[in-house]
Amino acid sequence: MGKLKIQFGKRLQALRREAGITQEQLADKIGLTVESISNIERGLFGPKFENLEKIATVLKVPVKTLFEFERGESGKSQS
Amino acid sequence: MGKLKIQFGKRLQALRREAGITQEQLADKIGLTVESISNIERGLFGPKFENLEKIATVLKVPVKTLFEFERGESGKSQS
DNA sequence: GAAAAAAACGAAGTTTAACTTCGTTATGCC
DNA sequence: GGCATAACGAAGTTAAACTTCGTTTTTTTC
Repeated sequence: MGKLKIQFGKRLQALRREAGITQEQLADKIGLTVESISNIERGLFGPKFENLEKIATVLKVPVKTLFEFERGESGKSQS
Repeated sequence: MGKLKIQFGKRLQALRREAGITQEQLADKIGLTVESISNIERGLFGPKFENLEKIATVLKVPVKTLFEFERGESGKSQS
């Protein structure tokens, strides 16, 4: 099984929206195409290591924040 | 600059040793060669996304644990 | 302190996942 | 409606991950 890409994609999208930027703006800042960002957010593939670092830098979060999600993706609906 | 691979490598080595297994044992369990593990631990390259997931599984830690290190990697040189 | 095991280290070649390009369709907002 | 944003597909390219083979160094252990 490979759920990590999916979870990572969702987390990236959430953090990107919190940062208030579009896929295109993120893509430009890290030197990727919009389609690649879209593919990553949709869980089609994960970023390579170098880009993982760039993403964190642009979003101004530590890399580990990009991997902060629950095992099983439950426990999400607390208000 | 690209310090992430170095930091990740050190963290991986620490966690592997905590788990009490050799590079070879880790390599076998995730389906890589010993040299690849060595290269990753030395920061020559990072694992691809799929293997990142496998590493975490074998070490029995959440992925984010592999990225838990201080920004700047200081505060390390106490004897 | 020798032998064995574990890991560092190099270089050159292979594989394949990440990434691109081009194009179409679907949503959401003004 | 019209514009921006993003989902979505497929086919091709690129480059980073990974391998292979071989040598050296460090660490462990007896």
